[in-house]
Amino acid sequence: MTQTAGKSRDRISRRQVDKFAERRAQLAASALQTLSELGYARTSLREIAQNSEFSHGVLHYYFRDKVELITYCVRQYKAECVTRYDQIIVTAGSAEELKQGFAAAMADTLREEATMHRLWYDLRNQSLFEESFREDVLDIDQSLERMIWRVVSHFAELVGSPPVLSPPVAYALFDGLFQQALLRYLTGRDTAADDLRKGVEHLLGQLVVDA
Amino acid sequence: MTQTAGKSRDRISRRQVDKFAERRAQLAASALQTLSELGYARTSLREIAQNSEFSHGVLHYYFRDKVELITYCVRQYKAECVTRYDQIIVTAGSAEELKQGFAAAMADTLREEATMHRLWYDLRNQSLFEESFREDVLDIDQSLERMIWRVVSHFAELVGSPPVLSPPVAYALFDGLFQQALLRYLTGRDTAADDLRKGVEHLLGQLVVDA
DNA sequence: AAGAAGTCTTGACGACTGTCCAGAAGTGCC
DNA sequence: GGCACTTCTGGACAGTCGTCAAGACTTCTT
Repeated sequence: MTQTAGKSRDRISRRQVDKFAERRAQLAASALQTLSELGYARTSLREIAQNSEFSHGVLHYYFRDKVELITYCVRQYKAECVTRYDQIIVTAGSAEELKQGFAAAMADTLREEATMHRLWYDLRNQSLFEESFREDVLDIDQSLERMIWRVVSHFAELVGSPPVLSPPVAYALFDGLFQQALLRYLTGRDTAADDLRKGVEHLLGQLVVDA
Repeated sequence: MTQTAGKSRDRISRRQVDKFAERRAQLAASALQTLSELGYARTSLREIAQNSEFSHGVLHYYFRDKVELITYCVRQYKAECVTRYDQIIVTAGSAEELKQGFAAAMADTLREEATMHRLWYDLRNQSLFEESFREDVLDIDQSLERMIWRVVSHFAELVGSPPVLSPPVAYALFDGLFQQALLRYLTGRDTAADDLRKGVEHLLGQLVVDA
């Protein structure tokens, strides 16, 4: 009796928690959509609510304040972002295949997720001014660094020579390449994605000795 | 008579124009100061005025609106920014000297102008959302790209081998390196500047064949 | 059926924003 | 000194912002 009651309560409670979490995720998705369109500086809670199917008051039912909402958004962004390239690493059989696959994946990301990535750079920069998101941003940045390093080190393995630089430097180089490509892509240069692909291929080849 | 009157008017007019321009520059300096401290998103005209010795109303006497003020700031930032490394290029006698001088200069810039550069990245990112500053931002970016290329190509000359990549890619790599170092520097890692120096030295060495 | 709990809307609040303007203060000329 | 012009101040404006709370609506429990 107590068990079933307990189970019942737990099930309900969990269901409610799940629904609560689901709605949080749903609202965060609307927020990410709005942020990626307007940028951090011009995004208001009312604008976010208008991009969802709810009114602006509901945001404070699911999030304590704006900082918690955006922090939640940043974390949600990370979840889908970091694992993107891991598929390529495991499926690549040769160094050449990995190189071309990775370069093509970055170019595709540029083409399909440009606005999300300009948001990422926007938020990363915000963290240099406000301390609120800093921890989460640094966490994502490290994840990206590790992801890049998995590519580089696996490529080095396939080639049979060690990488010639450290994980932070490798990440910085690819990130610089991507960011510059993003700038060009969003300002209308239609060769940006393909230039990025070539640049990434070239760079990866240079990162191991005798490649 | 007409001449002297004309001259007089011109002199006065020019003096007034100069004073007008001087005050614009002065206010822009206050604005840059404020922007570099708070970031674009949180900087208001009243805050800028409070960081100057004037009241907030005067900003609209010297600038049509906020966009014109910030555009002017961006251009003023550029003026002192772009020529920074050219001195090193001309004075460097050997490849090794250029490499070390350039790397040390970048590390010094990181240490001494960190907040200004986080503003630069902030504004560059803003230009991906708003079209207002885009033209000026792209102009600065190209200037920086040319500056980097002067270093790289001169280094290649001193070494005696051609560079192995294009100006945009070279700029993207050094920019990525600097931005990552900035992130680390502003989040308290005290090895950031020296790591940047080493990274730049290493990268520059790799950019020419047989270096 | 009725109440309890969860969910959502609506309107209000104080604070802050960019912009504008009337007038004070300063400056140089006759 | 008085006058024209530039420069600057401080307040007012309409709008937007984040936040909050009162109440309506929905969903579940008993």
